[in-house]
Amino acid sequence: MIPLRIIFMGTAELSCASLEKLYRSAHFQVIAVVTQPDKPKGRDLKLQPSPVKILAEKLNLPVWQPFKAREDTFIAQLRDLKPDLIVVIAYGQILPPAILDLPPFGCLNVHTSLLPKYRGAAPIQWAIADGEPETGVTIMKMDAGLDTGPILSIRRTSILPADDSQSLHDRLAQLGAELLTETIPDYVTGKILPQPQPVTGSTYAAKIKKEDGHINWQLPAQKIWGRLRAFTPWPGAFTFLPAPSEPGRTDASKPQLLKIWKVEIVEKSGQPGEVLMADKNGIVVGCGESALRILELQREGGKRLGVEQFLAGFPLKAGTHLG
RNA sequence: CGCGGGGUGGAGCAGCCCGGUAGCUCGUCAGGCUCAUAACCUGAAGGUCCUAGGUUCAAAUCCUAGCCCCGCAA
Repeated sequence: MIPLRIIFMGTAELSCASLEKLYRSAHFQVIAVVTQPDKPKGRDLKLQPSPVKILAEKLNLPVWQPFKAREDTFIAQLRDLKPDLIVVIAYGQILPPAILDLPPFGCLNVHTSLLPKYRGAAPIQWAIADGEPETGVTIMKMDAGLDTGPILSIRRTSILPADDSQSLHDRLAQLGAELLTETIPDYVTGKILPQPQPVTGSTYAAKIKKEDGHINWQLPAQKIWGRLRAFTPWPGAFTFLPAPSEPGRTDASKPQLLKIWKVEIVEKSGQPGEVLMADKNGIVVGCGESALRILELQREGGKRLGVEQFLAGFPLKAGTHLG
């Protein structure tokens, strides 16, 4: 069969596995890659190409970076390429109907949840935060709504206790790439027909805000544990140390940010936010129900440390209240 | 010049504001105690205090420049 002419649209790390897989398959010909313009990033606000752009250049694929995908000139350029299909993964812009209807086979999207659950921007994180036993990837044909298009295929994976957003993200990126390359041929030959999403059971996974990472110690340890894994590595779960009120220190010291990287649930109880124990085995903090033992944490301006090392340089005592 | 924190024996930090003996917790090594130990006690080794200038009788500390690291800006 003639290789399918595909335009790939994506920006994030998540997109890369699929792009590479499509590129390597003889069934497909990636004729162009569309990604977001380089954005200022990092400490010095340097312009940084998206992960997809870096990969595309390595593979010698033509890269386009329109400011707005909905501009007519850009859409005209797409049309000139005569794509059979457009694949969209974590591109970062809403596509107008003019693009969705442009290729004969439409636009396919890889979404990292079991649709119709967790439509939206942060499905991986919220699935973990909510304590879901499993999640997965869905390949769907895009329509005008946000993640509302008819479904082509779904693949599931369990959410393990050891998972955080990073590890699950990596796994889903891989799963998505496999499922995508398996699904496309069946779709274009008509073996798979798009099935409308169930009308019930849809939920929306909103973007994560920085503030979502602020730990609420009133919650049960189980809940905090879930959110913590969901918000690792971004934005990171954090709490605050009370402002040091040492005599002799006159500067208006403010509460210090404390990032929490790794915890385990422990069957203890105490006042929410209170440090119950602090030794080399961990820092145990009371929660709304049960307690959490902090194993890895990071002080403002410091680096990520195991408890033992952390306590060597910063004597956190039992009785301290975190907030 | 986007904002902020930092560079001090092997690890993590204090000391800097107000210049004058290199400090803390841990690790390492030796010895002791103990049936025994990751516990406890005693002792020891280990440092260009990021670099280069400057001020000073004297600089980890004050000044200037540079290098490197980290947190935030989705």
